[in-house]
Amino acid sequence: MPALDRSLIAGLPLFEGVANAELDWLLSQARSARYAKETAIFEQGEEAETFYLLLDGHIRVVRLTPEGEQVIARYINAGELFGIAVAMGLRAYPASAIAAVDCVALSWPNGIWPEVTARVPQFAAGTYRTIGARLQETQERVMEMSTAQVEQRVAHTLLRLVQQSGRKTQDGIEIDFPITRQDIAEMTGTTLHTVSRLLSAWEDKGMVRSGRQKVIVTDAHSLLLVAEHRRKG
Amino acid sequence: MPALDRSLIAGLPLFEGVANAELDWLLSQARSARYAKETAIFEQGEEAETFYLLLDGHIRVVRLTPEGEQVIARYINAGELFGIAVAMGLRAYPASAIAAVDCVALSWPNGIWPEVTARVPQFAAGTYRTIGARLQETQERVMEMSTAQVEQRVAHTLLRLVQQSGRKTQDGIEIDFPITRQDIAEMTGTTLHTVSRLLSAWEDKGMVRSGRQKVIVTDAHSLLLVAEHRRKG
DNA sequence: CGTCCCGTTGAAAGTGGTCAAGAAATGTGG
DNA sequence: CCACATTTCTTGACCACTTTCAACGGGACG
Repeated sequence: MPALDRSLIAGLPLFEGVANAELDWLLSQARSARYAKETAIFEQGEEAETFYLLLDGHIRVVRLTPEGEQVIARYINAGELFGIAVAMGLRAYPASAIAAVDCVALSWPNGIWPEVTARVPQFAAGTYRTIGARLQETQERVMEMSTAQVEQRVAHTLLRLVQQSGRKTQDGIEIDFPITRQDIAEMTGTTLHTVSRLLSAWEDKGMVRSGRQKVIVTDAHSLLLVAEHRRKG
Repeated sequence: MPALDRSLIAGLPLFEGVANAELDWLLSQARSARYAKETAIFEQGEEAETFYLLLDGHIRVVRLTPEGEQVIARYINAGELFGIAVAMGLRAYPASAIAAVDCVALSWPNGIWPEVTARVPQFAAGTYRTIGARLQETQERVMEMSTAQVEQRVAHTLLRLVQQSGRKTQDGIEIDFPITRQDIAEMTGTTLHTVSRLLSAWEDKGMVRSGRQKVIVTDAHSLLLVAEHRRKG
């Protein structure tokens, strides 16, 4: 395997302020791998031995309830860390990571984490910032589920998805990976039926265009009104 | 102000493996203060300048939505950290901390955090574990709100409260701080009316005893059946 | 070209919220 | 110490929002 090139990760916010020598050291310890669409990179409950950085693709982080129902915790985009159980002091992965499309990721053995924190403290700090940011996001989700109706939650979720993982098209902004009504339901705590009805209604009003595993937001402004306000749509 | 005694914090899981010299150093940098019941220790949005360790009492961590609705993020018990924005790379507190009863807490200026991580890495690691644990708890709450009915959520929440902050009484286990129906509603994403109805129903069945700002779980086993199963209560 | 997966839509049912009113407990000031 | 104000809690009635149930349509893929 040829050495990994520094350009893969330099430039990422996570590595801001990290000297080339440390970047090279990190890369020398990393393994690069490809994961086919819809395959699991790791599974919930599995002993955590590795942490990952997504270089390309999109990953769905999924948790299973004791009753067997799925909830999508988040989507991971290129440039983001995932599987960082080691930084949270966890022995096992608390969720499964599924490639939403073909993906490429770097991985490091958890065993080098102490050395990483010592040698590349900026990277460690970035990791902790990532965890902090995810805690904030998750708290916001709790607040939203506590106080907002389904319609607002779905609207908000779509807006976040296009903002974080959107791709400009001629019609509007498209979510950059295949996503089903069921997926959106598992992100918002509702059913695929309700999501389908909402998307149909919004499509009639020209706010979205959607199809099989595809959503394009064509009028983000109106959608934001639905997300924030009560009724307007 | 007399020096703080090591016995205040030795023994806490957070300080496991920390040598006496470092404990003393931490204490030498700490300030101790008392907070009267129902006063704010810090407010959401305020610039974070300090992190805290609760020595005695109970703290309610509250977030306000843009629309002005309150959600209780968690309760902090004696021995736990709070206000640790600095460890998450946040400039402002993401929530308010309100003393649920008279409280005593240590506090440190955020400025010494880099030195803390260097001098007392076990403590830093414990802090990151705390953040990781809170992320896990919050994720579980999202899952519960996505998949469970109000009745199960309230039952589960009560069980967690008595487990984490319970005090044995002759009748059962009592939540160790004043808590209203409204508080429980803000923890579970429902209304005080629904909580009141549930508590009344459970009281009729002998599973709880409750009164003004007071809840005692008298039959945790039955309550667990309600929390897990569908219908049984 | 058949099967599977994904999406759509109607109708019925039900959970939990909203509205309304009042009761009980606690605190306060005279 | 008592009257009054405030906060907390209770309960009934109604109904809106979502889910559940059911059935079908259509595109993708082997």
